[in-house]
Amino acid sequence: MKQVFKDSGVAISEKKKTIEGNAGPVRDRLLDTAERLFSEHGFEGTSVRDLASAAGCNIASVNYYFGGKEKLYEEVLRRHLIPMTDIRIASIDKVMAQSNGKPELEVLLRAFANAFIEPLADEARASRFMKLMAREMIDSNLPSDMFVKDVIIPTMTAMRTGLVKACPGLDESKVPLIVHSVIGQLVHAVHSERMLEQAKAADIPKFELAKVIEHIVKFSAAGIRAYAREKSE
Amino acid sequence: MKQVFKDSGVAISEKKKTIEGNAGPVRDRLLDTAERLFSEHGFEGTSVRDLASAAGCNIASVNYYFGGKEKLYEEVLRRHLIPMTDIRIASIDKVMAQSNGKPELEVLLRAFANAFIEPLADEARASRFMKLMAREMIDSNLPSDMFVKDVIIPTMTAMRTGLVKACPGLDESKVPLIVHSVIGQLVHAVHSERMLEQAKAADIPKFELAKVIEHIVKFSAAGIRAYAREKSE
DNA sequence: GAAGAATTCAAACAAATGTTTTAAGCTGTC
DNA sequence: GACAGCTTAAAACATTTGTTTGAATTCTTC
Repeated sequence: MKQVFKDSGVAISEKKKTIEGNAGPVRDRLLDTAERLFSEHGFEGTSVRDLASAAGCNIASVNYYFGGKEKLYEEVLRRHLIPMTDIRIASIDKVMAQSNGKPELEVLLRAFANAFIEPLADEARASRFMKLMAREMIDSNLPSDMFVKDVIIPTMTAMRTGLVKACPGLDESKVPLIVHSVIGQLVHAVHSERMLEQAKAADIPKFELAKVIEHIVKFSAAGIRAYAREKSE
Repeated sequence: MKQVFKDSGVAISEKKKTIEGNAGPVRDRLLDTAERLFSEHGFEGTSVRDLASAAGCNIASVNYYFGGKEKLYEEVLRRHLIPMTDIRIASIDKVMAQSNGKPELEVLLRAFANAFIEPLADEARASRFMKLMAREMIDSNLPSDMFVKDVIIPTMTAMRTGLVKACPGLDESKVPLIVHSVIGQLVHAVHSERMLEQAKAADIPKFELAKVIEHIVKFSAAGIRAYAREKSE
């Protein structure tokens, strides 16, 4: 028999007052705490007891609400992954619509770069969830290929079709490589910022995110045009 | 009193015949096994018992030879990290020397790209160690900042000085950003190859490493020249 | 306010963790 | 062959792990 676990039910009842500090119902507190601890110490590095005590609830709550540590982890990712991907794709679609399907290359790149990083912009939650994503890229604690299927592929395809329309003179076989280059720069930007901040590396300058994005736009646009020129000659 | 643990001693005694299969002395077998298991399941995901049974030795050996699981992990990384970094830097220096300190941009980039990926070229060991490095970037199990100090910074500085000489008309304040872009592409190339292979993603084409490198060289060279042009105007 | 459901709690579970201990085995030297 | 030193071995160590249990408590509903 399949057991069903409780959702927060906040939309239905809404009777629980949010007690400041440990706000909200236990289920939500657990989700927030899990997002923080999982991203800080990884899945295996976070114990159910850590979670419970940080969320200010009993150990059994994890199993009561989610049916286990693993299911909780899935829930944490599911809560953000899909919305995040949707934002990125929507942002591309918007640019496409505003430019009658033929946007200027820089505009498209800028929109994508912003959409890629923006969901991670609000400092606190940002680096936490990015850490989680980075972990997930390395060894998935997720069932099957949810991460690749629901995040990577949709994002890449949206960017791919966008690029083809922005640069009609582009060899389509090269587009996937180009998308990889852009995404690689973006991922690395977020990564290295995090990595270099924890080790206070005096030798390596710190960048403002806005300047990094403008650089990536300019750098990538030039790289792409190199291909477009070549084709049109 | 500080305890000293045994090294392999293979250079001194060389008396133990390598028993095929589990070849070499226990200490070396443990190092190899640890490299594999740590990269596959992470530090916390690998138990001392896993290590011992995979290496075909007793549980106590880990403590006997290395003084603990943590020390073994350090040793595994130390064994490859520094040599790897040296190869990369040497490769850049070589190009600089061969071109009297003013290499063609594409040549420099190609040398760097190859040196970056080549140590990871021999399939088996490659992805294993790259996985380890990726893990290390996310949460360091290493003491202090060994990774950033011994790997990241030296590599970046070498590339930085190389770039400045290859492109005299380059705004030096932009060089760090450019280096980030190149490294970001390279890291992502290795990453995504691994990630997408485990999830058999039919939608995303697989690339030959050689072609990826040539793409990154071309793409980046164009991006860099965009800056160089701007300055010289 | 009482019945019944939903939630919280402390305690206990078996299994797995890294490390230590103590004894046995091995190797080379005299 | 006996001694010494290094290496391996099995067992036990104390913790910690995720999960389950069953009773206590709180909340909801009538």
